[in-house]
Amino acid sequence: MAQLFSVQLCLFDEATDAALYTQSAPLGDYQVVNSWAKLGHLTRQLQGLEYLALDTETTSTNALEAKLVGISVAVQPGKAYYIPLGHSVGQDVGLQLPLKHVVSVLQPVLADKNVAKVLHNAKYDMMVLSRYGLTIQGTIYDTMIAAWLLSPSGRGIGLKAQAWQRLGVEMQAITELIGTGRKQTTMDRVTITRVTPYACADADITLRLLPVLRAELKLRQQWDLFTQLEMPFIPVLIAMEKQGMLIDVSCLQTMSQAMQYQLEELVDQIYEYAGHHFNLNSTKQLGIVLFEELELPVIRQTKTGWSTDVHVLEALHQSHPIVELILEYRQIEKLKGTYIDALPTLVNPGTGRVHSSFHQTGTSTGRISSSHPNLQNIPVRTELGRTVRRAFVAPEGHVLLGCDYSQVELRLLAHLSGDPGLLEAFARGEDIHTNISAAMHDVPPEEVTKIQRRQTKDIIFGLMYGMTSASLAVRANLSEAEAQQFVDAFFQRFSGVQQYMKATVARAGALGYVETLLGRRRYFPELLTAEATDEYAQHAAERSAINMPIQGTAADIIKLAMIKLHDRLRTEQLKSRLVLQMHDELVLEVPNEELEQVQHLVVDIMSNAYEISVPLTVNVTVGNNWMDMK
DNA sequence: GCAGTCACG
DNA sequence: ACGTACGTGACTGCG
Repeated sequence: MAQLFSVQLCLFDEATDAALYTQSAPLGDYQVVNSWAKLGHLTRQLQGLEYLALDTETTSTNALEAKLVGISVAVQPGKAYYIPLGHSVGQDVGLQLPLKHVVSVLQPVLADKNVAKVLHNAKYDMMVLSRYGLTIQGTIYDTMIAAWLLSPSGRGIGLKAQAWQRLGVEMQAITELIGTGRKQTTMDRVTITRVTPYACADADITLRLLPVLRAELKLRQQWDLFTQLEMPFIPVLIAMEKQGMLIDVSCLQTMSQAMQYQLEELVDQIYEYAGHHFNLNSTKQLGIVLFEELELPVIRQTKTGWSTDVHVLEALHQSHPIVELILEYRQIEKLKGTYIDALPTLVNPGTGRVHSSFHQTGTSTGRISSSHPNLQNIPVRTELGRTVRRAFVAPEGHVLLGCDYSQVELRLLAHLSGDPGLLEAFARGEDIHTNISAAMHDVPPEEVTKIQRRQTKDIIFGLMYGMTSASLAVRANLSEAEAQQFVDAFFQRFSGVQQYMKATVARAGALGYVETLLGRRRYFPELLTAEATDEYAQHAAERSAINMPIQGTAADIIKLAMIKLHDRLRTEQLKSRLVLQMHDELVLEVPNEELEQVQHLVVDIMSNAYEISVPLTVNVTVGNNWMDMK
């Protein structure tokens, strides 16, 4: 067996080698630009173009660190050029033109507003190019975002997948050039000869994809969403990523030390109760300690064993003193591992800031996501967790300004459903949950009890997620009958909401998709009445379909607000900068002297970003760090 | 690479 | 036969 395996490995290696060095037929007329004469030729090709496609080859997927290795430009379908700039291996590295000269030739074209630029993942290339003195102006068409709008699950929106799916073209994988795993190298260590056809194909295919994607977007009436919302949003995200957030690293180091000490204390006590050492981070080992050795009652099973999550542990709270210690250990371990110790490693030494990536194609609903670090899930709900936010600070002479939409999703439910009771509850002003509860129980708002308000809040929360009464019962700690009664009472009073939800599911079943106010779509092939799927998946999809128009419209609206705000900050030459978006909230870094003006500007823009049938109200907080915002 | 857990809106 | 509220990303253990 071992011998057979090694033989196969050997064959595999040979095959890989062959693939590596066999040049597949180029997809077009692709040329390297490695002489002054060829640069002159390219310059003439660029005159009077309506569109060009661009792509960069670099050494990293991190746009703030990547070194530029080369630029490819497609001038018409099937015709592209590769300008090598930073290759370090091969006989012809000496022929690479000086960056300065290439910049001076390309910059006028890139800045020409009469020439549209087509890129696949424009944010990345634009951020890299700008670090090398190349700034792009004029219309941008991002084919990756176009592909995502057409298929927001995000699967297969990469250039190679799109080429195959929409053009029937099979492209070379990047791993054929740089390898994989431990043996992976960087693009600057691949010869110009091998990179030229690869890089030219990237630009060429990007250019060729645009008309196909455009036709499809126009067919679905999403061209305006693409050009008027998603494309202008790109520069907003670029500015946010470049700005970053200032971090007080010493504050985190102090917290880390204190937590380390607390963790050691907790671990000692936990081992003592258990009677032996074990790996506390292993749910498997923890399960054995809790449910076999200490014989605590099993609350819930997972696919692979006993559940030990926070709900289970809270249910076991009274059963054994070890449980509380484990809960405390978990909380501190999470905070320390995910935030306190991780953040300093992500601080850019040049800026002292963390420059999170914001992903425009990160979700199926139209929201953005954030990573490295994810700034959209910094703790806030617990006292201890909130202290992490103390490390996010405003620089000297500045403050952080937080502006959040109040109940934006519930307001959208009122607008989308048109339910008169819900609309009226918002028109009354004051506390919305109290108003809704009052209407449900047919009493004046001042007679609503705390418990009634709490229960109403639970229902409303679940409602927007397409809850069932069974799940409400678990969450709100009610019997199933009580929960059912509550849901019935709600839908009786707000029947427009129930109608809207039924209509949404019916639409999804008939059309195979649901959409937001601005026409963003999410597809549910499993809900098409022709498709037969299992009941569980069907219901899960129905819940997602109910939620998407609400969550997605909220995303549309805050994107609109951000585009307008970014514009105004520039035209009014203000120094305030957006640093963060957290779905219904914006955070800005604001010079003290601009606070008054910018606060009013942001509230005005957010409140009026898009008109719906209830007011969009905005709450404001200000502080020197992200924890002390008032 | 998946599962479990947990941080956010 | 079982199971649930929607959408994310990060960390750890384990195969």
